[in-house]
Amino acid sequence: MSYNFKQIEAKWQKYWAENQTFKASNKSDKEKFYVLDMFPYPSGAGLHVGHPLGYIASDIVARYKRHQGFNVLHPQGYDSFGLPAEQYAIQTGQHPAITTKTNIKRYREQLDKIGFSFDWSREVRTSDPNYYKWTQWIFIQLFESWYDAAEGKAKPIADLVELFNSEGNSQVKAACDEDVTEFSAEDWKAFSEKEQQEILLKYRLTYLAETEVNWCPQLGTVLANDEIVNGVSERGGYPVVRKKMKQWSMRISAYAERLLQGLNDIDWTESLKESQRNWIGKSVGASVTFKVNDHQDTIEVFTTRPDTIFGVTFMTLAPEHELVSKITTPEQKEAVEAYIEATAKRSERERMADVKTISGVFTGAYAEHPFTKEPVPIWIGDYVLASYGTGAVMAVPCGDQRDYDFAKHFNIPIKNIFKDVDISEEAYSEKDDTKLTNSDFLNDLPYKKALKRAIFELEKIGQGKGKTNYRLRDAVFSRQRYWGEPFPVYYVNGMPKMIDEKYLPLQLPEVEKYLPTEEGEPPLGRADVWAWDSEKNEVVSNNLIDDKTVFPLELNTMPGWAGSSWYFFRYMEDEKRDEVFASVEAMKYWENVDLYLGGSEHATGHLLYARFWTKFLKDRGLVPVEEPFKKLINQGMILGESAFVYRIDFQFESKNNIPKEDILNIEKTENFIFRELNDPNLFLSKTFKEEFEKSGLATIDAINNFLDNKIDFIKNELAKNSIKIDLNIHSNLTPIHAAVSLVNTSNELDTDGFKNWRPEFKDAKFITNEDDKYIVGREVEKMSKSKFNVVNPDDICNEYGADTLRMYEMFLGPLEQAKPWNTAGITGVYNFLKKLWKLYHNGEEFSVSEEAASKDSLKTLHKTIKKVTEDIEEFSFNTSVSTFMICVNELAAQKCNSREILESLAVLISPYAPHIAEELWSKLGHSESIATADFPKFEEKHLVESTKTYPISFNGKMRFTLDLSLDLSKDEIEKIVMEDERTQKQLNGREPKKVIIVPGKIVNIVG
RNA sequence: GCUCGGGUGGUGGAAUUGGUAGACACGUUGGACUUAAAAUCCAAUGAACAUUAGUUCGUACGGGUUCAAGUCCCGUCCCGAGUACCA
Repeated sequence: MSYNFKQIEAKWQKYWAENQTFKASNKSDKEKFYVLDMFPYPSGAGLHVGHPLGYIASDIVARYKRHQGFNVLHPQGYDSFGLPAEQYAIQTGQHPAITTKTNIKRYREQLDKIGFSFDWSREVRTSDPNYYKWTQWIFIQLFESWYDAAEGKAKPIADLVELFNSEGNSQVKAACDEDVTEFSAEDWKAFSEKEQQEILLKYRLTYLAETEVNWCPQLGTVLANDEIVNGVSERGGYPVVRKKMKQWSMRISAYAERLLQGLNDIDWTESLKESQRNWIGKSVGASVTFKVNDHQDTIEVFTTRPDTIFGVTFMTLAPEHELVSKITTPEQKEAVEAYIEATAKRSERERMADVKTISGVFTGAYAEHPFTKEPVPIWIGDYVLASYGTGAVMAVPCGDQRDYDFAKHFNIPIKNIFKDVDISEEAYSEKDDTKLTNSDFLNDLPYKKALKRAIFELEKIGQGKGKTNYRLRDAVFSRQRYWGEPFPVYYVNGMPKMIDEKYLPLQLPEVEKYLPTEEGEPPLGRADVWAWDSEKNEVVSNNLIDDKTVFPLELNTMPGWAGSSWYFFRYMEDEKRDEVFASVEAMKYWENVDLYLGGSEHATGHLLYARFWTKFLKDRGLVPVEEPFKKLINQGMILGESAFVYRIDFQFESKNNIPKEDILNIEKTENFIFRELNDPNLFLSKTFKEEFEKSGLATIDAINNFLDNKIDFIKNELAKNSIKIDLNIHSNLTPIHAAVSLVNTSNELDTDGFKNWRPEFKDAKFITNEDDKYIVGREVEKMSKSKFNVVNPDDICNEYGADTLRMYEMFLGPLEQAKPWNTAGITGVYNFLKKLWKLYHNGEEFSVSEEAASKDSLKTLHKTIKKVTEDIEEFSFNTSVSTFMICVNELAAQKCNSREILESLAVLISPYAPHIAEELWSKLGHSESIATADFPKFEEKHLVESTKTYPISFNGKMRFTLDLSLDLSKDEIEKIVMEDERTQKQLNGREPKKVIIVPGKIVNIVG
């Protein structure tokens, strides 16, 4: 009986589903293990072979842990709110819920084919009202909380109200908006209800505020900082502009320090922690207040180098700084306004691309140095960013290169405050023991002491204090989209009110179109039934808003990361209870995720927000853990190998001064360029491409002919008008993607297939190689539909089976490394599984022997147990696959078919290739699934050796090997080695200077 | 620029504390079986010279430490990822 993977895989997939083999129990005496994948967004394109990589790795761990006797929670679900379904809805009118459902069905089919051991009974979908009910509920908890900075935790807002009632806000240390003013208990009580609510909003952990947001006009929505890459939107790559809008925000900045410190307690890769540390961007220094001469105003700056305060020779404000217009003198007004206008015009992108150019304008105003009282000119410059710190810097040109460059450029004096340091060429920014000079009370102090002293003196005169600054900004939480969680919020007199949690979920309303309204309101503005009756506690028609009890509902929806910030807690709940987001017992049992797998692209988005929400929920006593993910691994991306054909485009250029109308396709009147662009008739193959690029046109006859013809043609056309012409030729290769399915493993293109596939090229001429083959160009790119390089896991499953797919994906290389998909090597793994199958069969018959295994076979087995166990613990899955291959090769050579060995081997391999393992297990006579069979125990005794094959080296170079007993002493070894004739031959009569012997390792003879 | 990874055959990749570089596979070549092909099996496969033993060179490059370096140290170059006028 041969290895029929199709039948085997279908059989066991059905068995697992029917027997709920992988359903996790919340009541178990076993130790728990929670292994989780980042849940996918179910896109319309379906899964490609890159998606399952992480799922396969986590599935191996999950299955391995079950064999080890753990109670394993290994769930899966869908992050099913999001843009693509909405874009599709805009184009086609199909409700995103339908698109999403269809896509999920397809995902599930694809996932099921790969044989994952997911507990599907716990599936979540973020777009399911029963799920987003709790997303809304958590939002309400955030709204009803404030952050007590003194205690470092979130508390109910009612506690804050109590504090305000008894003592006002002057003693309250809280994370809040910067513009809160002080008030006493009496003031508080005198405020109107609305005034009180406005103040409380500045303290809530989610708040509504007029903030500068990233607006993406093409997407019609705001974006969070982590949704912008290189100044353009992550999705679509559209430009983003800064805009002031009233939006919901999350006060994540309150948690900056805890998010930073928490990194020390979790087992994540250093690079990932580093990304989060950068994103949080803690810097310790001081805030310093400068008085503005002839004004009441002060300028606050943040600096990490208060010790260099005596080196300040000017200040720079961001062009957007609010004081600029106030303090600019009439003489400078024109120049300043022109500069502001010029910088505003430049996009983020341009500003980022152009770091070198130094620009700025003097405002005409001066500030007063806090100690010397000397006037300090105030400039504006775009190297100071409005969004970081206070948007203003004290410039110390001798100690900061940017200040230095700015000062040089505008001839501002540079004062040297570093003793015996030459600053004629560049600033001195080292933080070392260099002593200060020209610095009054800081003279002769090194960096560390000067830092402390400077802060002390600033505090004494009330013009500064030690301060820690974070780059992490509060996260904008509103999106002007349809397909997201509705906010459980309605507005009374413009003030937000929460819907009572009893009436959740607040379900998405129906709209007739998924676009913003004509007035520019979000899509929910189109809903007719989208008002809240605060008496009946239900959604009612907008027409009733004139009623006293009916109010408008929030029109924004929540961002994609809302639902993904807590889903790992929902999986813990086995009964999907309606009255809790997850039960206390369930959360106490499962605690947090032991192993989390996903892409590194979530380093500063999802992973930061999920940690933030978890910490908040912990503060409010709603979850028992401080960190959601104990260990995290990023699987590398599997890239596609795109195939390219190269279209040749030519430009013919003439130096003659010929009237335009005489020539075809003329683009310029001075030097004429004839364009023969987009000629669909000529493609250059890859083998020619390299030559072509190297030596130009002349080397290839085919191209020469082509060119000659073209030139003749043009000359003839012109000759008709009696014009003579000199032609120059420019050529250009345009790469065009070819579908990878049209290319074989030798990179040969099916040219007829290509012509059928892209009818616009149906007349294409291919310049082929000597064998009349067209060789495509290859390039490694991200897998995507638009690049025609997607490889579908279903196809691999059909051709080779899921077990082969699983093992091959692991075999490709280290999990965390990015690697291109190349189907070429898959036969190696497929052959391996066939060999494995053969071990258990004699011809067509299943056949194992009941006799005791040979010593060699036991050694092979236990070697394998040891290595595979270590590999799984270290997530080194690729080397495990090699180990299995070696094992099977050895057992086959030994002609081993002993039950004792083959039973253990089936269990060993079952995490990797579960279908074949189950089949062999049942053939071995077991009626239960292999899933919880005990993992074989490694026994050292089988590996104990009496001899060692010693490498005998001369001057470090191995020349031959020698089998020697391990019992021998150093002297005995030396004697045997020196007597060996090969040693004598190597020495060629010389006396060895030294003989190094490391028993059990090596012999090295130094001659 | 900064931070973190990385650089090993034709290819993907192995190599515990420094101790036989290239495991395992793919590919290639030759052979067996076959009318033939596919499948399967066997052998060879880092490079060069010699092809009988063998010799020399080889882990980006240049130095160093060591009996011994892919591995440790110093310097240089290149590639990838993240981040960026962060005061």
